[in-house]
Order: sequence, then structure tokens, then C-alpha cells
Amino acid sequence: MPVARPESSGARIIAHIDMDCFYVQVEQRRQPQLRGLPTAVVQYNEWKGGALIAVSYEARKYGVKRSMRGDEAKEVCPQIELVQVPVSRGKADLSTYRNAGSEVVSVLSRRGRCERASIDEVYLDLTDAAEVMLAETPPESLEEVDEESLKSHVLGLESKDGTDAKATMKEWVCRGDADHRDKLLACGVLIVAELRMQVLKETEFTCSAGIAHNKMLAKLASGMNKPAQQTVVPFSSVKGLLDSLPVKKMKQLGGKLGTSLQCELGVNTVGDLLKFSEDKLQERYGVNTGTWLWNIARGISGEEVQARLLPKSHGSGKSFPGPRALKTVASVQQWLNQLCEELSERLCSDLEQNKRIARTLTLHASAFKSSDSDSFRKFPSKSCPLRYGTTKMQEDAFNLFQAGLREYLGLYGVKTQGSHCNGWRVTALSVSASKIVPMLSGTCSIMKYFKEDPSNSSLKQSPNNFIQDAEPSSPSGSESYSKLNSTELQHEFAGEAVCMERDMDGLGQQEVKANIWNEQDRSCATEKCIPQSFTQGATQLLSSGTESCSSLDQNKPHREVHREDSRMEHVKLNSNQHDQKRSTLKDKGTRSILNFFKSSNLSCSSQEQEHVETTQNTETKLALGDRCLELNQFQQLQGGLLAETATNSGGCSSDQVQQRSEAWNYKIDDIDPSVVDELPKEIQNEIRAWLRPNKRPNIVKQRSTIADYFLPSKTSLR
DNA sequence: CTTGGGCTCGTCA
DNA sequence: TTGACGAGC
Repeated sequence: MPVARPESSGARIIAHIDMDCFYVQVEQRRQPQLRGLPTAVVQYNEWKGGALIAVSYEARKYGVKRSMRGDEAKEVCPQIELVQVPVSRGKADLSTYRNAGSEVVSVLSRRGRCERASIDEVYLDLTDAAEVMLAETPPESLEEVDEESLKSHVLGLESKDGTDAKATMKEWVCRGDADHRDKLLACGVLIVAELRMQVLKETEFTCSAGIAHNKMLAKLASGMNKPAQQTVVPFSSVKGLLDSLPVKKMKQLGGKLGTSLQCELGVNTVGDLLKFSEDKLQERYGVNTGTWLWNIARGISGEEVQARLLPKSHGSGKSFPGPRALKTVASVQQWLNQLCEELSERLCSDLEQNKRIARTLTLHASAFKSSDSDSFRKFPSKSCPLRYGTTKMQEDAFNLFQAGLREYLGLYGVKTQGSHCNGWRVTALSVSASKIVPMLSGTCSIMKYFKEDPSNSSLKQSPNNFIQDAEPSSPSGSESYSKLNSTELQHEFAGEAVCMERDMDGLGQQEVKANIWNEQDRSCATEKCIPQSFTQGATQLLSSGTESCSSLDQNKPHREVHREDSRMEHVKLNSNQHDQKRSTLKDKGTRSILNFFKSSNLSCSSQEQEHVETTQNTETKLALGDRCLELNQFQQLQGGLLAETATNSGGCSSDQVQQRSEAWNYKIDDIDPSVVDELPKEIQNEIRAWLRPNKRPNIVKQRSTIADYFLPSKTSLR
């Protein structure tokens, strides 16, 4: 349900960026000979040539539509190039598109708060950047405006007779008598044009954009002039836009709510909503939705751009339409195994690249009973704590399915569930992982220990390995989030990490924490930089720690340094209290990670070793605070104590840490990378199963990723 | 202009 | 925890 939020004071500059027929562009980049040709991406489906899920603009000219099947498209456009969505494990695999989306996000997140709204859509809050530009280099002072900006469209701006569109645009951007809001929008136009050109340069993708004072209007505008164009919505044209806009075009009104407005209130355009009082709308749709409707009728939407570059959940699913519906428990289990493999792979990538862990596993299914079709029931979805490891996930998913099936069938009819058809059919299955939280230092160190352990590669035993790992040539499921803007990632994590710190505060550890930060401030400011062997992984995590750390880091690529500089500038210029608070908290979160990298180094040069030793004391003092979280999270990965920690309402006391540490019979700090085999059996198995989907050694991979990122040519990315 | 299905993701209650 | 719903390629 939409929720009304008051519009904050002061005009914001919000952009919505939408990739043009994104999947097609990704395929055309991979196969450049397809560029300029009518092209469509079809989902694997033998029936009638598959379903089109993305259509190039060249193909649209021929009347090819997304709703068509491959065969129909061939009829209206015989020369159309149909590219199939990659398939792995018998199902569509969208990793390549997700990865490409990450590339785009890494460019777009440089100028302001960035929210990844979908695989190919992004919201940006460019308010600060626009205000800085207006203060320092206002558009009216420009003698020249770049071509891309001049190609923009201004809603409600008519080109005068005899004047070409670009001249009109230049006049609009540079006019000195505009009000403050329009001047900020003009800055937004210039910034977004720049960003879009940068996206094209670095990713070869074109996109369209909307620039307005809130998300709702920016989203509306981005679709108005496609492809590869941008549209700005001045405040003065909002009313005119909404008055004639069909309600169904508005985000969140495309479904039942919009239909209800049309049918029950006779509201056809958003402007029609103005006839209804807030009370009336609330009465019918509830306070939240009512107020939300009242606001959007007036172009008001205070929804903030969330700082989020990463998805909140991962899912893998497949449907089994018509005759392909699954009839046996065994076949369901087979498919669940496939789905869990993919999910597990993606979770491992997320863990490795973004240091996040998912806590909940959910199974969704659709089914019908052929016997009594009149008593139709929905198959219930079921969740449980998520245990890492492909095999465990497969077990858990299957158990969730069986629990759901029992409920679905009722108490009877469970007996003959063996391999025989029992009247039920499963038409869709999916597994998803949610409640993804950032991992703090501890678990991370454990990961590294095992990943870097050479003896680990010889441990190739893996139960239930009936499917070979993904072909070496296609690292599916390995999302290149490592390419994301590091400062933004940081930003995103800061909030979560802070939450966990607060939990600790609640347990009376404030003083400990204060000491930790003091120590870290000092060590961070005085030490040179991170040992080289860690910079690959650490660069992302550390880059915005403090000025002294980042400016002295010789290994940091130039571009990254530049980005940090602009970020620091940004922080300095911002007098907003909230932002100051946020940046302080961010630094805290960063430093706890920073500390880990400093102290967990195993193989640095002697000179670096010395540095590590000087920070060792700091690490020891962290024991009470961070160690608590490390243990918690490590145990979560093990899955063994998850239920227990869950009932613990988060957090744990130092006593409990002590207890558990003893229960496990080893200390995390004491684990030697060469003694995997000496670990408790269940941990060995867990680690092996857990690592199985990602065989590539960490170091090699990270190096290649970073190198790729800075290669002048894109060829190695494809 | 809408239409569709498979897949993925998000929000709210 | 679970379900309903919305969105987009």
C-alpha cells in the first residue's frame, strides 16, 4: 500500500534513470554485430518460439511487441534477431543482466544518493550536487552547454517558431530569471546528461532519464522520451501533466487500486482525484492510501531516495505450466535442488563480494488438485532460518515443501505421497533468501582464512554433486558487485552496522565501544595504509575510512581516489545535521571493518608485518565488542545455533560469548589456515559445501576483477 | 492504446 | 511468518 509522506522542506532534485530495452542492449554489447538490427530477447520456451521479454527500438518500428511470441515476431519482422535468455540448470538465468545492471549503478552512484529500484532502474537524489553546482558554476554563467543536455526535453516548454529546439533548450537552461527550483532543475539536467554520457562511455549502454522534484514525477518523465533522452518536469508543468494523465499510468495505480478508482469513483485522470477531499479518500482507502492519493493528485510525494545499491533478497524460481506440472514428490525435490543450487551460488557471491548474509529461506509454490478443483486452495509459502551450504539449503527447502504440502492437502491424503500421482500438481516452485544483513569483521576473517587456505582446494568431496558446477566459461551467479562504487557500498552498510552497535549498547557495552573508537581513530590516523595483500578486497571496504587512510593508499586506483575526494567535499559542504550524523556513523562502521583487515593479515611483508603488530593491541581491545558479533554470525553460517540466537532477540552478552566460544572448543583468532581438517566434522562439511559453488581462488578472482574494471577496453568484461 | 507469461524484486499488513 | 499486490523486462 502506498504510504503518504510529507514533502520535506526545500526543493529536491530527483532523477529516475531507466535503461532502454535493457536485455537487448546487453546482448548487443556481447554480440556487436546485432547493433542497429531489429533484435529481441526471448525467454527459453519451445512453444511458439518463446516469449519476448525485451524488444529493440528497431524491431518496434516493425510492430514487434513484448507480448508477442518469437514466431509472431518473425511474421511481422522476418529479419528480426532473436536472442535467447541464458539457461542454466534447466531454467532462465538472469545473472548477466543483473551484472550489467551493477555496472550501470557503479557509474550512476557517483553524484548522489542512489537507489537501485530494479534490475535496470535507478533513482538518484541529486539535490546536493545541484546546489553545489548552482553555488559554484551556475548554468547562467555557462557560455556553452553540452550537446546531450541540449537534447533534453522540458515538459511544458514550447519551442518558439523559427527557433530550433536546442536553442530553446539552451535558453531554458541558462536563463537567469528562473526561480530557484528551475535553476536547480537546470543543474540536474546538466548533471544527469553527464552521468548518462559516462554510463555510455563505460558500459556502452544508453538510458533515458526523468528529472523532477520527486520520485513519482521523475519516474513519469523518464518514460516520456525514449530511447536515450531525458525529460525534465518543472514545477510549473506539474498540474498540466497530472490533469490529463490516465490514473493507470501512475506508479502503484496500474493494478487493482487504479481499477477501483476508475470503476468506483469514476476517476480517469490523476487530475480527477482533485475532486475528492482527503477525508473521502481516506474513508474509502484507509488513512495511508487516502492521504497518498490526495497528495499525488497535487504532485506531492515525499518518498525519499533510499541509499541502496544491492537487492534486499535473492530468489530462484520456475513455473511448470499445463502439462509440465510436477506430479511427484521426487520431481519436486529434483527441481528444488536445482533452484537451491542457483540460490546458494548467488548467496555465496553476495557473501564474498558484499560481505552480507541472508537469514531467512522461503519456499513458494503453486499447485492445484485435479480431484476437487472446486475447493481451490493456495499452496502456503513457508520460511525457516537459512543455513548456508547448498546441501543444507536443499534439505531445508524440501522440508518446507513437504510441510506446505501437508497443509495443502489437509490431514488426509498424505499417506500415498510416494512416487505416485496423488491428484495434486505443482505448477510453480521458487526459493528465496531474505533478511540480508551486512557481516561484520569476524565472519569475514573466517571466510578469508578458509578461502586462502591452499589445502582447501584439494578438498573436493561434495555430496549430492550430481550436477557439475557451472561451466568455467560462464561464471553465472557471480554478480560483479565488486564494481560498485565503494563509498556508496559503505554508506549502505553504515546504517545496518550501526543498528547492531545499538543492540550492543542495549546490553550495556557503551564504554567498551567508546574505547574502541578512540583507539581506532588513533591507529587509523597514524598508520600508513593497508598491507598490499589486502588492498584488493579491502579497497572497497576501506576507501572512505578517513582521509589519512585513503589519501596514503598508494594502491588505490585514481578514479576511486577522485570519487572519495568529491565525497569528502560533499560532506564538508553539507551543513545538514542529519548528514553530519550519518557521516559520523559511517566512519565508525568503516573503522571496525578497517581494523579487521589490519589485524587479520597472515602473509604480509616484514615491513608491513611491523605495522600489523602495532595494531594488534587495538584488535585485542575489540574482543568484547566485535567478537560477540563475529561469533554470532559465524554460528549463523554454520546454521547450528541459529535457532538459539534467534530466540535471543539479537545480540548476546559477553558471558554468552564466552560460553559459546568454549562450546565450540576453539577461538576464532586461533584458527590456522592449514588446519581445516582438524576442525569439528560438521564445520568441515559445512565449509566445503559452502565453498563448493565458487571454486575460483579468491585472490585471482579479485585481482582480475579490479584489473578488468580499469582496462581501457571492455572486451575482458564480456 | 492494451494484450501475456516467466522471472525477479519490493512493500505493506 | 505469511499472503496479497504491484512493477518491469
